[in-house]
Amino acid sequence: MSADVVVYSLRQKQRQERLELILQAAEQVYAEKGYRDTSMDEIAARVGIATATIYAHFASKEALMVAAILERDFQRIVRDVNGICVGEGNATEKLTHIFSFLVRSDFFRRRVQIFYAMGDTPQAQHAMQTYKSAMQEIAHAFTDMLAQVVEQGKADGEFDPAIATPVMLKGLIGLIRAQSVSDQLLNHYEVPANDLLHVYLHGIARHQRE
Amino acid sequence: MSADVVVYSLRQKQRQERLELILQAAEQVYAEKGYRDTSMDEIAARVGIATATIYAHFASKEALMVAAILERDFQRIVRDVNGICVGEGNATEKLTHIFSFLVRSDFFRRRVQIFYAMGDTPQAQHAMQTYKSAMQEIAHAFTDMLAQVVEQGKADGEFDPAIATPVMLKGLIGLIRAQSVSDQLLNHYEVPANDLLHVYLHGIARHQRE
Amino acid sequence: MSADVVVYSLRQKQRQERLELILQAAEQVYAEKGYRDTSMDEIAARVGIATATIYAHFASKEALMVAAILERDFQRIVRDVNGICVGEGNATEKLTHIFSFLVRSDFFRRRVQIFYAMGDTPQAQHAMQTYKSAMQEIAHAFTDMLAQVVEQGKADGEFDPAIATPVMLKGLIGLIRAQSVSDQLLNHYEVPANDLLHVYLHGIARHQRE
Amino acid sequence: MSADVVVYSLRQKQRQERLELILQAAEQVYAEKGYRDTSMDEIAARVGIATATIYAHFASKEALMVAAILERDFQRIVRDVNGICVGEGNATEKLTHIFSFLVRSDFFRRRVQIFYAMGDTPQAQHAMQTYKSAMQEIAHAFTDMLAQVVEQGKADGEFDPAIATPVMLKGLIGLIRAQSVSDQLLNHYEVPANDLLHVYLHGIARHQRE
DNA sequence: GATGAATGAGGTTTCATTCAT
DNA sequence: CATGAATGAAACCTCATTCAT
Repeated sequence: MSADVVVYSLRQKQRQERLELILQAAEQVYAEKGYRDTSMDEIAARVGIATATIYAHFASKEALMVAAILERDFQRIVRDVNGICVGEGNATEKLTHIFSFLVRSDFFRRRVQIFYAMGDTPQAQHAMQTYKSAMQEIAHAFTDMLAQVVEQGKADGEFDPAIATPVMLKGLIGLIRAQSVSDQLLNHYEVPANDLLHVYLHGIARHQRE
Repeated sequence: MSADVVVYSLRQKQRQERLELILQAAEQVYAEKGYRDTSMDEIAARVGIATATIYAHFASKEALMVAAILERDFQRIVRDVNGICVGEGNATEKLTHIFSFLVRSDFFRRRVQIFYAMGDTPQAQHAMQTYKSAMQEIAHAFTDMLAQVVEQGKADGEFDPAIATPVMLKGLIGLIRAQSVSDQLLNHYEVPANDLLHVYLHGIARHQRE
Repeated sequence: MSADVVVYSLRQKQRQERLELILQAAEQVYAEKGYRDTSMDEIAARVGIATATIYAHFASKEALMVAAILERDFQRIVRDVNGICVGEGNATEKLTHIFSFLVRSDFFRRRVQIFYAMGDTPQAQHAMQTYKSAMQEIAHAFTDMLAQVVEQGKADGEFDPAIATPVMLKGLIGLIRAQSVSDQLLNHYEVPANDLLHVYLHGIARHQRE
Repeated sequence: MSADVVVYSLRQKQRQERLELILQAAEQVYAEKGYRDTSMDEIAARVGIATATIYAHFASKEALMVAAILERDFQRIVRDVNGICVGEGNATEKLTHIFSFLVRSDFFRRRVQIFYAMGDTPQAQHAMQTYKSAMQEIAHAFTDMLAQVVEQGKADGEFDPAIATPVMLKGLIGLIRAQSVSDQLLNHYEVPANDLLHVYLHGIARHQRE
């Protein structure tokens, strides 16, 4: 019956809203206190629900954190990076935009942080596995987007076609990360993001004659 | 009196030995179980001492882990990298050696891992601060070693003198890290270390005529 | 719905009962072993619940002890003293009753004991603060009850109106305490409670002509 | 040999000095942190000796605290009160002096505090027992001093001879304590020491004609 | 489906005390 | 005799998770 459908939709909607609240609270607490000091109780308290209720939505703390931090981050970033990719400009310009956007977004720092913060508990492993499966598609989309820019650059004669695309991507991501997550001791000195990017761009540029 | 000296030495020696045992055990357990599941009790049990004894040597779990993982790693790496730096070869060859050595050594992955695993607890922050103070000297030594190679390369005309040395170092370390610590999802595809290095070397190479 | 009410009441009731059990066990263990050797584990064991469960009811050991010893004692005493106050007899007779009742009840000894046993830890201070806020009302009631008796005595010409009521109360309580909590060394000799009381009563009695 | 004697005396002297340092440190730490948070390690650290060394002087923490707080306090107080007793003035004046001196000295508050802070551990009991034996003599001296003043007062017609001396002493001490150690909740209002004393003095005063 | 309540498992840390040197 | 080092015992507390209602 249509009545049933409406009720169902309503419930669905409420469920979605509550879920969203939980995710937001989790993200918030995590941002404030870090992974270890983020407790399910506090998240529940902020939402104003019982802790047990969270378990109706997420199988474990790890699963929640993965959903709240990794997945949401990822979706936002993919959307934004895609915006840059489909925009105007040559490959170099696009990579430049992407580079500075990702550095600013703190995307990679958060990923690294949560990966290691979760440690090696079986549950964390399981949450990761689930996450990876769920995100694989979007990860591919992300990688492909970048790959297309790179290949566009190769086709346009901007980048050296002799360098494999994965190598270029890894280099790009590596430098973004270098700029995002510092090694308190070895990487502490500040370096202009542009300078670092230039090294990269020059490294992948088409060789004049060689 | 010589008797005193002997006694003193004996104690010193025993203390050192026990300390070494603790460090080894800590490293071992950490390697097996990760930070969170490394418990003081287990470390003590492996050494065959009382848990409280560890606290006679280290103020906290954090302090122990920092000493066991970060400091020792650091000292080893500095020693070995220094060996490469003072050895034969031009700058490019040295960087190549260093690159592959550091990737293999897993040095940076362990650093990142422990930094984030320790989280943001006040105690961890304190342990970090202490660590940083203690390691600052050796960190400078490390950075200087690399800087000299880079500058040697500039002087010999291998590298572009227009690129600031810190930029080169950050790029180098960034790529080593990219190769060492993978983002389960975005960096998962394997790339030959050499290819990545070549992008870097080309990026910092002296420009023929430009 | 009435079903809800029943469920709610049931839970409420069970919660109250369990809470009561915890309080009783805490009081018991405390009476047997003193503050320091009263452990949360033992209390839980006596109730037959998990230690963590206690923490669902009380924020800390201090809070539990305050609730178990100070609050309950206080409520009982106020109830009983009130019974005396509203009963028959002139002020002198009432104070006599109250005096001997409070000495017998051990009320003040327990208070002193727990105040000092808890020491000066920040947590203890906090528990105290909380306790004081919660008990302020009942403390006022208690003081007021005594004050009324004293003032009745003044009005009836039994006590010297020139002596301020707080002074009389402090003297009364001081002597009750003197009789309740002995200084192992200086107060060890036994003295009939009545004799002590007489000194007090005479001290506050209306001066014939002076 | 006299040389031996000298050496012995020297050692004795050093031992005494060290002991004194330990006592002072114990008193200090106790004053700052209270009983529970006074650790043997901290006392030793302040003196600049090894913790184990304290055990050459005191059998246990309790024994040390008793010696450092109770005994020393007691000796000082007896000396000073004796000074008042052998001085000039009639019994009332002397008691007035003693009253205000003891209130100011905090003597009784400290006693109560440490008695209860030590709790009921067997070691504490043992320390107490030892303490009591050692202090019995001086305690008698103290009591006797006060008793003499009281009896002087009776003889001089100031105090009522019908009231037994122990009763008077207990009343006196009780009121001093009432003024010294407050019950955070019931005794919190301030009362002039003199007023309280007057109640007492009036209470024990010789009855004109009654 | 949400909740209140309970829990088990552990975890770090503290400290008085002892013993060989 | 003083000491450095070690220790055992315990204590409090946290937290993710489960289950009856």
